[in-house]
Amino acid sequence: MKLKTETRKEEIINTAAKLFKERGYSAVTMRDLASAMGIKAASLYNHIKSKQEILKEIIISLAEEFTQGLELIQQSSTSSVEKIEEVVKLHVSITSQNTYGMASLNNDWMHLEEKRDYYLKLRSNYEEELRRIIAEGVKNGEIIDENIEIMLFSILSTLRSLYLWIPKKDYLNPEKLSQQLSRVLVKGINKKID
Amino acid sequence: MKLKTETRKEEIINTAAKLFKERGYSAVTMRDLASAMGIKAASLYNHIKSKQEILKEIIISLAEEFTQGLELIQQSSTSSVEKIEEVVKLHVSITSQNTYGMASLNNDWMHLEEKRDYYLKLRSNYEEELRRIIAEGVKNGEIIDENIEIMLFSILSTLRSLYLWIPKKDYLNPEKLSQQLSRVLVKGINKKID
DNA sequence: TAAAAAAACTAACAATTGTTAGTTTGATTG
DNA sequence: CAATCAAACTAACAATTGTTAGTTTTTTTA
Repeated sequence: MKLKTETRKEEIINTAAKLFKERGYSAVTMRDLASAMGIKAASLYNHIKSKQEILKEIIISLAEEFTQGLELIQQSSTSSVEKIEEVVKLHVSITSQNTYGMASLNNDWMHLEEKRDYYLKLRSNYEEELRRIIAEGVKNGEIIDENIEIMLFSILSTLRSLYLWIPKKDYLNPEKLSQQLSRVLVKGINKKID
Repeated sequence: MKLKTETRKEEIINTAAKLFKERGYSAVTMRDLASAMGIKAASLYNHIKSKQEILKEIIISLAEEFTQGLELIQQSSTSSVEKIEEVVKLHVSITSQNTYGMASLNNDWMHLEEKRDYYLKLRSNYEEELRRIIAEGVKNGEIIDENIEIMLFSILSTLRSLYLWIPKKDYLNPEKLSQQLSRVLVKGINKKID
């Protein structure tokens, strides 16, 4: 029976994500959202149970996608640098498919109610895993013996901001973008003179 | 006569910036702000003329500080890599002094009304100047011949996220943080084997 | 200490918010 | 064609929003 490309609920969520990216969760009213879909606000409630539920759907599904993706990387990849390159790919891939949702993930998570703590848990676990990968790379000599927190911060900040840049540079496909970004993050930008 | 450490208006703006960082501009009500200052909402209007004015003060002053700072760097510094290191210092310095305001600069600028276009102008000028610095470094062989947009994006994303990390790592003073961050951004993280 | 200025207050407003109840329309199914 | 069900609608609600007017309290000045 169910063989649609997109349910009405998913349409609402996707439209909401777009508006949330532009204005943020709090500044988008149910009337704004309804109007963007060409219907009245009350009609939304035939498909979703609250504004909060929309935010939860957007954020939690993405957060779980990242968690899952990182688990796979942990299992399969060999060297630390390779793992980091896979993490870059993961971010580019997920972000390319849902730039709007990524804005909410980054900026609207504090408006989560019941699921806020769960989100924060996933997030800190993710950071911790990535920290471990970097630390291991330092220990086995693949990665320079620089402040780990700063390396983690630099990489993660860049990856978390991808949602802002990918829409502007869509002439680069995800493959190429991942490769180039990995090079810049890993090797830096300066020409070695030695 | 006027020799106070902080006027009442500045207190309001600083308290607002703190709340805006936690919840975002739209989710902070004038009653929240008043309550955080131990007064009633109406009393705020003896010092400021609107909620919008508070946001404007926070964002525009910071944006102009960055613009001014970059102009100075353009005039004095010599090599491209040195200029980039100065830009890192600039971000670390401004962000260290006002992490709350930096959150609004990054996340609440879209709620500016009259000053929105002015802000966007400053911002795109800033990006363009930084792009020019990188491009020059590539031309004169200081910087690798990699995609300029990606290098710009990577550096700027990291610098713009500083407001999220500095409060958590205040055991690092701005000097040391700038140095270490410059190294990571410029040289990357991997150990060169050649 | 009296006057002036600054900064708080109470009370209220018009507009907007998320959401519910009950009803009508349109498409799908038996 | 009749019945069912999904999805839209109108109307309304109680709460909350930024802001104003007018008044009282507190602090500074002369």
